[in-house]
Amino acid sequence: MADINLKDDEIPSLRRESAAGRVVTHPISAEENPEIPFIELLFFAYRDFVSDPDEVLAGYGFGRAHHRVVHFVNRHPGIRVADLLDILKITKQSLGRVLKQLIDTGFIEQLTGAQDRRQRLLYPTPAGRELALRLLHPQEHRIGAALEGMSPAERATAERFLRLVIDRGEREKVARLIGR
Amino acid sequence: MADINLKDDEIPSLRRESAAGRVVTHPISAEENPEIPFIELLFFAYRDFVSDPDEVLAGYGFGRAHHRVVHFVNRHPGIRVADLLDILKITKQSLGRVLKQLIDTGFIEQLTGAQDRRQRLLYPTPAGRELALRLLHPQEHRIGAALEGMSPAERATAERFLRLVIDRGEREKVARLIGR
DNA sequence: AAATTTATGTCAGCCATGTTGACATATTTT
DNA sequence: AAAATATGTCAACATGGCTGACATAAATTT
Repeated sequence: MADINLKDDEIPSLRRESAAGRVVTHPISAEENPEIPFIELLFFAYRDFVSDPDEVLAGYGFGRAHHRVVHFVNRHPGIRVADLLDILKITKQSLGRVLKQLIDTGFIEQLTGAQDRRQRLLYPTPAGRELALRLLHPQEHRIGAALEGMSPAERATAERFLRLVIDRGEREKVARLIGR
Repeated sequence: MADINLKDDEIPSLRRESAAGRVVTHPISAEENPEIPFIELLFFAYRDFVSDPDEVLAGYGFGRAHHRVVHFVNRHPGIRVADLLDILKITKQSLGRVLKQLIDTGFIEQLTGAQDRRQRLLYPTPAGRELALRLLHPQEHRIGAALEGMSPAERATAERFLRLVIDRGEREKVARLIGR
């Protein structure tokens, strides 16, 4: 990819464009906005991070929405639908669609709650567990490689940064979900 | 939210479900997979991080795809369409749709390249710059608050972690884009 | 000069996944 | 008995990905 930043003599003349209005030629700069590198790195890191499981998913005919559901059901077997909704921050209908597919294809099962029989507790089947692990592996590898050269203190710092990016009101809930 | 982790006596009896096959009741554990906390924190951090500009976008009738385009055009005025595609990793058609809307509504303009007249260089209009800044502010605030209690060395560590999550083959390109 | 490559745009259609609103059922709580 | 809760479902719609095919203008190569 060629350098995006234009030299002065490369800036196209505005007069050449009959219909051109005024345009802004100076960039929003990362020097003046020290948060920008973090904002953009978060974008690029997530872009690549979530693309890892795509091949595996395609093999099953599933998408990223299925991945998220399979992951959290495997991390918390017996999770309630309501809790899954609260984690994913999507609507019941959106979840219902992918959940139904995962149940119909035998990756997740619903068991009626023993205490509260209104609840449909979600469990992975052995196939669901296997799928979850296959989706997890490439991401573990990516994160593991990133952590490789970092000391325990540095890892803790990276973890702390990510926690602080999460909504304040969600942090405790996330901490409980993650288990620390 | 109630604790998701069930006690043993809360696990519903499988015998109660006539059609129930075997299910897996033990979780994929973060103790055995030290990368999992990072994987999940990245999910939650990004989930909240990208929701910041939603209100602003709704006021303009735009979505998150418009945000990404407006952001990078403002960060790199005069960027070529091909470079934008390479950043966003989407297809020409997907970009074309939102780009056309942003041009039609006067937030972005295209100027013919002076050297290579095949190119359509993208510039923000003053309105486009204003929109970019309005979208940027809440994210700057979120990241700024996260960085607040971190030393320069810790900030560098968080930044390094994010860089290492990015595809190896993309890191240099991203470094150039970010300007360091 | 002609042929090829490149940068971009566009049409048509499809798919995944998000949304709202309304309503139904079973179960628990009051 | 009534109200609240957990879940499911139907219908419709919006956003934003995708593929494949084709068109145009301009630059590059032969």
